[in-house]
Amino acid sequence: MLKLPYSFYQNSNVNELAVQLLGKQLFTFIDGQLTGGTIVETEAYKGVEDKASHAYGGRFTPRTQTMYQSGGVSYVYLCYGIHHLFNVVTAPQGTPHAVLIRGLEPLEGLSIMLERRNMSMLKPNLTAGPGALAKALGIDRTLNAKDLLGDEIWIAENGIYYTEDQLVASPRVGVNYAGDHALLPWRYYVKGNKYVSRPNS
DNA sequence: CTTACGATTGTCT
DNA sequence: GACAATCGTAAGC
Repeated sequence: MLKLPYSFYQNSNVNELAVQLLGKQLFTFIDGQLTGGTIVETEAYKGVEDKASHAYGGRFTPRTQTMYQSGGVSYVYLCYGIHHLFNVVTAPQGTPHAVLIRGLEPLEGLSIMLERRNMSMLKPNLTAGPGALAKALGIDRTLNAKDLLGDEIWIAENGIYYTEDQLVASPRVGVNYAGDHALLPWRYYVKGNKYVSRPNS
């Protein structure tokens, strides 16, 4: 297992990087428990020029300052007062680009993840959706701004590469407030994978 | 200090 | 398909 190097995260083309993260493996080691899986769904958030980004227009606050760090750290925040969402900070320091991880195919620590989600048997919604996968991996705000080459949370390469015809680009989810930017096809996922989140239906 | 709201999910009908 | 849960964050006074 090989952790992705810092150079991987320095790419300032956040859309390209969101695609490259598909097929990589995200792991956490929390409370002595190893859990993780393969990333199958991402969304790109393009810093100051993206109306859907927390850093739109250069907004710099105690929360968003993490996004301005040099690529290769985590950005975790609370949504709706309930759900923790996990992002990968990318691009060189000062450029607040980030990639939201929205779907994960479980690999390690299945029983731990089931327990954290209060589920008794494996169903796709164990880790389909950003809030769901964060809970399954035990991610909360104490993991904000962590080094992604550390020993609490990291992303590894495992030789999985998807070809373009296996991938789909579509509009992002839950960002209607972003006006015209809500239509940008910056959500990427693996075609046909069961662990890609479905719009509420 | 006060207030409005969200990069969502689970439960109920 | 509809809606409640629930609180940190950011902006306004």
